[in-house]
Amino acid sequence: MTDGSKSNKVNMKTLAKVLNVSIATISKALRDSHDIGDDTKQRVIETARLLHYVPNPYASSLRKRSSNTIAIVIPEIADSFFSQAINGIESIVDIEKYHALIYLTHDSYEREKQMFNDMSSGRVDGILMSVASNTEDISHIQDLQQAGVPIVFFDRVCEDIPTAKIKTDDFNSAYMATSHLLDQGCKNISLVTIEGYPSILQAREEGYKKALAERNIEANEGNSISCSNKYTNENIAALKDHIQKIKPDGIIATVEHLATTTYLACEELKLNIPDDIKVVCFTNQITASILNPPLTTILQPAYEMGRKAAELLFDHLTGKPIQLEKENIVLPSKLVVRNSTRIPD
Amino acid sequence: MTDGSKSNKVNMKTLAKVLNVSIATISKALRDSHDIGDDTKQRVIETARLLHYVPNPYASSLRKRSSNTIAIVIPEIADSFFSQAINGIESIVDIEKYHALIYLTHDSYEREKQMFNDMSSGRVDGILMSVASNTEDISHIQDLQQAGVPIVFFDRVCEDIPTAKIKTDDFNSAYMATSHLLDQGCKNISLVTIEGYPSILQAREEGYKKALAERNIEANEGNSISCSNKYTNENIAALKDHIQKIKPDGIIATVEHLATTTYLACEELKLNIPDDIKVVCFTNQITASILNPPLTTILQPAYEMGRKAAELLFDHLTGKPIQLEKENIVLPSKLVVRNSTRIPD
DNA sequence: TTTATTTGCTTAAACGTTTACCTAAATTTG
DNA sequence: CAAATTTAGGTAAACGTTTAAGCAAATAAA
Repeated sequence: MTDGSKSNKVNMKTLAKVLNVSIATISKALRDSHDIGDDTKQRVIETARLLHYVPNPYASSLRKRSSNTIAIVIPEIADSFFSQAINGIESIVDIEKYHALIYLTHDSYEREKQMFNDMSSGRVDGILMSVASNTEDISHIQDLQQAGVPIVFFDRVCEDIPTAKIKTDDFNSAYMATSHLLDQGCKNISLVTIEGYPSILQAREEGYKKALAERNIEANEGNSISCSNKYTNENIAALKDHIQKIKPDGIIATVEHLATTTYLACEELKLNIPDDIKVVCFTNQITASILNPPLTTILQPAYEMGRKAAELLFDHLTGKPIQLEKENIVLPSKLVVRNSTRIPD
Repeated sequence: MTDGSKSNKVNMKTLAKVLNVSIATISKALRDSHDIGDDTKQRVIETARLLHYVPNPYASSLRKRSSNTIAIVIPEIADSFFSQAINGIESIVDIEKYHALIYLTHDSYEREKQMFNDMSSGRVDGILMSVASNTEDISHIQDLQQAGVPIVFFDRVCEDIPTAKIKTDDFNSAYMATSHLLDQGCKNISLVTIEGYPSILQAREEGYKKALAERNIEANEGNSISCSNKYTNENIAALKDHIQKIKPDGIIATVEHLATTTYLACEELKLNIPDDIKVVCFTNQITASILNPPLTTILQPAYEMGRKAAELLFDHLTGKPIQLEKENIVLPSKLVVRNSTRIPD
C-alpha cells in the first residue's frame, strides 16, 4: 500500500529469480556467508530490501531445528513482581532478537505439565520459569532438560534441577523484616501467607522463625495463617478471625495482595497501624509510600532477576562458555522502612 | 527418564514405521480424518501416546501457512491494566490452544513498526494490540492487515484502521470523574496526564473539558500538565510546581502511576487530600482502598477487554461469520468513589 | 608451466508436516 | 451381476529455509 508491492509473498525463490542466481546464493548472501562475493551480497541485500523480503521463521526453524524463541513460564501476571520480571526478560530478548512465548500456569502443576509437553516439540530453544507452587513431581522438567532444552529458574526455583537459578534472599529478607518488627517492639508476630506453599514462601517462613528463635520467642502454629492466592473477601474475613483470636502486634504479609487484605482487616477491626499492630509486606508496588500508613516493604529486584535470568539463558544459547548448573545467583531484596512499623511517639 | 523413551525425536516417520503404514495415514489419523478407519486411528493414537509423540509445530506451520500463534502488542506491562488485560487474553488463547507471542513496544512507533515488519513473515495468525502513543503513520498496520493478518485493537485503538476495537468509555469516565469533583465542590480542576498523547488520553481530556464546559467553567491551558510516562521524581517536582502555580482544588490523574506522583506531591506541599485538594485517578490497583486517603478511581474492565478482544479475534480466525470492522465495543469503566474526593465535614 | 588453493556459485537433499490425487478392495445400487 | 460408489489407505509434492557437497574459473604456489 504505502509502497508499490502487492501482498504477494516474496521469498528466496522470488529473489533468486529476480537476480538470476540460485536460492542458495540468496540464503548465504543474507546470512553473510563467506561463500558469496561482496557485490552479489550487496545486490541480494538491496533487492531483499526493495521487495520487502522477510524470511519465513517457520521454514527457518524447521530446517535449523531451533526457533529463536524462548518460553516465559510463570504462574500469572497478577502482581508487580512478574510484570517487572517480564520487562527485565524482554529487555534481553529484544537485544538478542529472539521472541518470547508466554505460558501462564495459574500456579497449577497440571497446566505446567501440559505446557512442558507442548514445549517438548522443539517449540522453544530455552525456558525461563518460576515453578508452580504445587509442583512436586518434577519429571516433566527433567525430561525437557534431558532433551536438551536449557532452563533457567528465577524467583520460584526448583532446587532439584541442576541448572541456573536466580533467587532473591527470601530467608534473609523475612529474617530482616521480622527482626525489624521485633526491634520496633513487637512481641507477637503473625505470618500471613498463602496456601500451596511455593518454596520461596517456605524460606520466608523460616527466616521469620529464625528471627523469633534468635530472641527466644516461640513461633507457635497459631501465628501462621494461609490465605488463597488471590485477593478475596474471604481472605479478609479469615485474617480478621485470626487477628481477633491471636491478637498479634505485628504482621508479615508474604505476598503483594495480602497488603490490601491486611490493611482492610485491621481497618475493619478498628486496629491502628502501626500503633496497635505493625505491618511489613513483600511487594514492589510504588503505592507503598502513599498507603495509610505508608507500608514498610521488602522490595524485590524483580526487573534485575528477570534480566539476569535471561542473560544466563542467552549466554548458554549463544554458546558462551558457561555452565548453567553452576550459576546460583542471589540478588538481595531491600527492606524499605516506612510508617507501618513506626514506634508510636 | 521417567519413562522408557530416550530423547530421540519421534516424528510421524517413526510412527509410520512402527505401525507399518504410510506417513499420510499417521497424519490423517491424528487429525481424525474421515479417510482413515476407526481401528487404524485408534492404533495410531495409542502408539503416538506411547512413544510420546508431539507434533513439530514449525513443520506444521510451514505447511499449513498458519501458526496457531497470535501476537500481543502492547506498550509495556508496567501497570495493572495491561497485566489484567493479558490475563483476559490468555484465558481465551488457552482455550483455543493457541500460543501468544508478546511484543513490548515501549510506546515507541519505531519499535512498533519493526515488530510489524517481523510479523509480516507470517509468524502470527492475528494480532491483539494497543497502539503506541506516538504512532501517527499507520501504514505498517495497514500493510499487515492488507496482507491478511487480522488485527483487533483494545484500549488504545487506532480509529483509522477498519477493524474490531474494544474500548472503554474514556470520554465518559473522565466526564463522570470531573463532574464528580465538581459536585464535591471543586472549582479549579487540573488534569495530570502524560506526554505523547495516546488517543485515549485525548478522550479523557475531552471528557474533562466537557464536564467543565457544562458548568460554564473555563478549562484554561494552564490546568493541564504533562508528565513522562514512567514514575519519576522529576514528575513529582513538575507536579509540585504546577500545583503551586495553579493552586488547583481537584486533580484528575489519567494514568496509574500518576496516583503516587500526585499523592507525594501533595504530601510534600503539605496539602491535605481531600480537604485542600481532591484526587481521582484512572487505576485498577486494589491498593486504592488502603491509600491515605483511599483513592477515588476510575476502574477499567481490563480483564474483560482483553478477553473480549481475544474472543473476537478467534471468532474471526475460526471462520465464524463475523465482520471485524463492524465490531466496535465499548465496555464501561466504573467510578469508584472513596475518600480522596470526600467533602470535609 | 603445472599443481594446489581459493573464490563464488549451483545442485539437491533435508527439516516434519499436510494434502491433492490416485488406487484397490469392499460395498451398494439398479 | 455389472456398474457405481464408498472405504481405507498410499504416493508424492509442497511449504521456505539451510547446508553439505560439488564444480568451474581464477588465483597462488612450486
